[in-house]
Amino acid sequence: MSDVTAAGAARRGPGRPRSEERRTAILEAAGDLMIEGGLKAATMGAIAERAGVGKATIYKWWPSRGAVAMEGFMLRAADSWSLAEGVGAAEALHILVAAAVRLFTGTTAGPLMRALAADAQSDAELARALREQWLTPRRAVAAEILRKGMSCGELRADLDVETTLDLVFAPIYYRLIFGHGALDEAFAERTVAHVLSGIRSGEGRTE
Amino acid sequence: MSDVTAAGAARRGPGRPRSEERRTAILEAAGDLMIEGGLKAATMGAIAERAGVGKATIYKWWPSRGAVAMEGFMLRAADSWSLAEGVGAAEALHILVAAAVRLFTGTTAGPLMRALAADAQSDAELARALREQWLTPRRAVAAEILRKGMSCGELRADLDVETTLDLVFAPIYYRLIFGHGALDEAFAERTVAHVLSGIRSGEGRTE
Amino acid sequence: MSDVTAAGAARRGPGRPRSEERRTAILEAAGDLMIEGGLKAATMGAIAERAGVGKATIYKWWPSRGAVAMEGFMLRAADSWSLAEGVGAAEALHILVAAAVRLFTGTTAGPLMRALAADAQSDAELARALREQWLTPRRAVAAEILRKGMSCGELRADLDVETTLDLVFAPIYYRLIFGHGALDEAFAERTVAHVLSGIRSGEGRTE
Amino acid sequence: MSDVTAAGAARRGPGRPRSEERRTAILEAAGDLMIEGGLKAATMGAIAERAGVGKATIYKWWPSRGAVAMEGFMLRAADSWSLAEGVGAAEALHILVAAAVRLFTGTTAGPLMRALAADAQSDAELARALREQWLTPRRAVAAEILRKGMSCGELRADLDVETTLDLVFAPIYYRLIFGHGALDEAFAERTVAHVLSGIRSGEGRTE
DNA sequence: GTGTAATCGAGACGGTACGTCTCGTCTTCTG
DNA sequence: CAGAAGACGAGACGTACCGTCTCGATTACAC
Repeated sequence: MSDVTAAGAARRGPGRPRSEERRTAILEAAGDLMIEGGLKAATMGAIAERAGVGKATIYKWWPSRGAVAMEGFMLRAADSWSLAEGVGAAEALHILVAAAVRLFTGTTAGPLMRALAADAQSDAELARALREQWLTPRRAVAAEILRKGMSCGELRADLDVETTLDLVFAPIYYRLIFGHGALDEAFAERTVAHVLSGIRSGEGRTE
Repeated sequence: MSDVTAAGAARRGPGRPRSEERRTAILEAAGDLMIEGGLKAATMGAIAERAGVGKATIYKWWPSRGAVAMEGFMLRAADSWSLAEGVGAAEALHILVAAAVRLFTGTTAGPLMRALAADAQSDAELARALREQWLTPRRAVAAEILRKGMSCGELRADLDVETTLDLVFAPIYYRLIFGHGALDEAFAERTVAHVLSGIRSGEGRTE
Repeated sequence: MSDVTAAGAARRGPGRPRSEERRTAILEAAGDLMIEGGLKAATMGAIAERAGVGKATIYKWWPSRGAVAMEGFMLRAADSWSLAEGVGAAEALHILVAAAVRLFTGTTAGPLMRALAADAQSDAELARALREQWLTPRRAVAAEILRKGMSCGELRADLDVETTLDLVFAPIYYRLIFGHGALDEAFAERTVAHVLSGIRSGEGRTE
Repeated sequence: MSDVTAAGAARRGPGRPRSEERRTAILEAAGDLMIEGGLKAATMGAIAERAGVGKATIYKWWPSRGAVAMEGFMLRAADSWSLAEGVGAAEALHILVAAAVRLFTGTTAGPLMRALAADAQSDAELARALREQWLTPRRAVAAEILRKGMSCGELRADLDVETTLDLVFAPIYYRLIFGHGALDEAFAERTVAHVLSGIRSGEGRTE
């Protein structure tokens, strides 16, 4: 069953080639519908109709609604990746979290990610794709920041990187999914600040 | 539509009263089905059949599958509430997180919470209930710990409580939902330790 | 798979009983659609919509469109059965053929039978039902007439009953299906007359 | 929409000419599929694949599946036409019916005719082609026999030719379509015998 | 030869209908 | 008289064919 997202491998040979136009129309239709009417409005039939496309065309290239959302999400999120250069770890983490916040609130990526997280609860293949294609690469970027900060002395040398990555990213998804608090620049700033300095008072940091 | 969960208010008047036996049978059937076959196995029809109950009986007391899951979850989670007395804030937070981890991995509450989070993405009423009946009370308990720690000097006085609550709870749900890492005692310990002490090296904690 | 038509066996027990009202609404909708728009207009979806019924309700009681047409046809044809009493074989055969002609041209049974014959070409189960529930009983009635005629001397004693039944009925279906000639009273009269007397001139009927 | 069958008009001019090889490959594939899997197995896609041909090539030369079946049928039936010379009407009719029986049971023409009859119920154009290209010419041959027999005194002079043609041909299609009895030489013989002599006993043939 | 013009295999595509599934409501009969 | 059994309308699901439409490759005739 391989990939959830249709690998864009350039096929060459006889036959009418896949229309790139259709592909983006479908991904955009899916995103639009999720914003307008929530997850349950984005049925396969509705996406097809909105995109001016037959249902079978969608099923030919994606195995499920989740896979469409996954690729639609990647399309929008593709550019929010670069590792800030020439700044300290603290600043780099802040830039990273702020970028994620902007991605989820300023674009259609927010509803898409909510759909992905929901569908992934009952679609193991999607869950795997979500981890491998989105979470892991993002965490790798942040891990790079952490390791740089540790080696140059800005961050504690005894840091558990995995735990720290959770601390940095978890609050974003926690608020996105449960919606109990705002996702904004101030949130990004406060979260990174607290992660950096901890919440314990005093000087002794022996544990 | 009032509450998502059927308020257990004891109805009084003529006629046969609601059977408590049936109520728990339904909640257990829902939980069992979610564990066995994932979220999508727990259809209303399947729950009814498993519980030996008519579908209409379920709809009479709960408005949706999410509401059943919500009440089933509350049933299992009801006892994991008490605020540890006579210990410091650090220890109390650790106890709290460890209890949550045990709840989600050692009981059927884990799959139930995953179902709740998924359904809440397309059910605003359920999302509200989830926040008001579960998240907020738990955060209140933790906030109480934080405030005590602040007033007795164990925690920094300039703490932003809401941000800190996110740091404490978010990693649990992040791992529960995305499944990229283990949910165990070691995870609980490391997470709380990092939240307490921060990740920045050195003494200066002015910000 | 047993019967094509839903045996109307009276079920007894708990649960809402099947609605007889719906059953006839479906059968009538199917008949109406076939008249108005030909066979291909009577899709399952169209029948359901016209009858104000869910598609699943139709599939619950009939296995295929052909089965619906079969039962719809039987409903309309149910009364055209009685064996004329007190008349000779010649007259009885004429009455029988004329009644069939009227059934196929004067009611909705004509388009239904055309649909049945068409569907039966690719539905062995329907073909069986069509033979057993319609053709065979009708042929039995005619066979009875023939045998009476033979025993009372009105018909030749060396008659091959099966062959004769074909000669009597075949022209009706031949014209119904291929539409190359009118189906009317004159047709019925001429056909029976020719079958009775043959086409050979002269007296000698040795073969 | 002109003809159902692609008129084989020889095009002249530049460009690659139509491949006769492909034409027969398609017609044979259609016939084979109908025999192997019944009517519904002979989808346009399946015919194309079996014939090693693109679907568009079929649609370029035939307007519908029925048209392909029509031409495939004509291909197989083309040779069963000749009017037997030098024999009486009785013998000629018997030869004719026996030839039709052999055509429908000994070759692939049987399933093809069943497909044609079925499709013609919802395709007026095909129904017309079926009558004009197959039924009418065959009936003309038989009518010729009848008229010869009438003029030479072998057959009754007051014969209604159309009615008689129905009596001769109808039983063949009746059995082909409903499948309630064998189509064999004995059937042909008995049918013609009964048509010739009628079923009424005695000498008086007043009507 | 070389160009021109058609046919051809392959297959993507917009549709329509299929037959199945679940939802949430409703009806009837039984304990 | 509460409730299980289950019929029901509604509508999404994923599949199968339909008939149309590109593509690039392959012919054959005309020059």
